[in-house]
Amino acid sequence: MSFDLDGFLPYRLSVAAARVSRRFAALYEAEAGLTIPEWRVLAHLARSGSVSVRDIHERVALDKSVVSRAASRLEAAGWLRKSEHETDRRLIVLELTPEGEALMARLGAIAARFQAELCAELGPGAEAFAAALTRLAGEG
Amino acid sequence: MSFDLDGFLPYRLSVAAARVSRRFAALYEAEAGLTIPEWRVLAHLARSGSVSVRDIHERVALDKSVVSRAASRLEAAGWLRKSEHETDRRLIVLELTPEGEALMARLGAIAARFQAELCAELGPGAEAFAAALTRLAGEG
DNA sequence: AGAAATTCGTTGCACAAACAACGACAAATG
DNA sequence: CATTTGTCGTTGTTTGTGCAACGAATTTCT
Repeated sequence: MSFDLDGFLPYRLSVAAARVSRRFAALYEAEAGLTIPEWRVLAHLARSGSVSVRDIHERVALDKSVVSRAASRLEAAGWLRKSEHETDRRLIVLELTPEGEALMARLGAIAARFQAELCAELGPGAEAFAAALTRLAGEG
Repeated sequence: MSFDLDGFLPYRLSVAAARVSRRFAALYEAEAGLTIPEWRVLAHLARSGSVSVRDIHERVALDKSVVSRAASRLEAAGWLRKSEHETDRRLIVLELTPEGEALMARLGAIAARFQAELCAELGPGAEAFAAALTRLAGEG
């Protein structure tokens, strides 16, 4: 019997991730015209307060250049502010503007609703599923 | 409490999928210099025999243009053959050459080994995990 | 303190992907 | 049977991503 792509885990994972991301991306695209990297940067900022590009790059699995460009667009749109670090002038500190915080309040609610839907589709195994994801993503 | 990106399912799913895909892609890149779309096309062909571009496009979650270009590269590399459909001359029939089949035999073994590793990392919940993925990917 | 190595963010470039448009063909409609 | 409508695969174009290189700034090492 030859190889079965449909049963192959990396393939399924890719397809599932793409579908889910697309579905959710449509929501924040409609709400604020955001791209995926922009959404991730905002979301991380909402939680972490002021933070450098490097921080985001590491924590959020995006290339430095992607974070940099996303941050510039978000600044132009008025959702975040760049400023210099007090003691280390290489670093750039990113933080949400009040408009950005308001936006993230709305998007956070949308995200929570979306996740609830997702968990409903997943049924009772949702926590186990999430744990498995962490295991897969954990080892760099 | 503000939004927690790390606990957000679509995000985790994306990151996990990217990590796993990357890891596996390194294997078939080393073995045969394949890209992800090329690998998917070959893998689908290995299972389905002769099949049209459209078929692959639908079943394998790749854009038509991506399938088309991947097929051309694979043909140039000698791993598949294009031919006309008997009765409908719009369709193009793709099928593996003997070299392509030999390649897929090797890659199939590599994939099986990889999946075994993955399941080991996932632990006992692996089947439930796979089922959840199917549920997520299932609804177009 | 001075030199070398390292880190941070940005930018340039090569490459792959998404989307639309097209020509060739087939099916449906009148 | 002619015309319209739809499908299939390819190709062109725009956009986004990944990687390397760079200037500015800091840390390390002697």
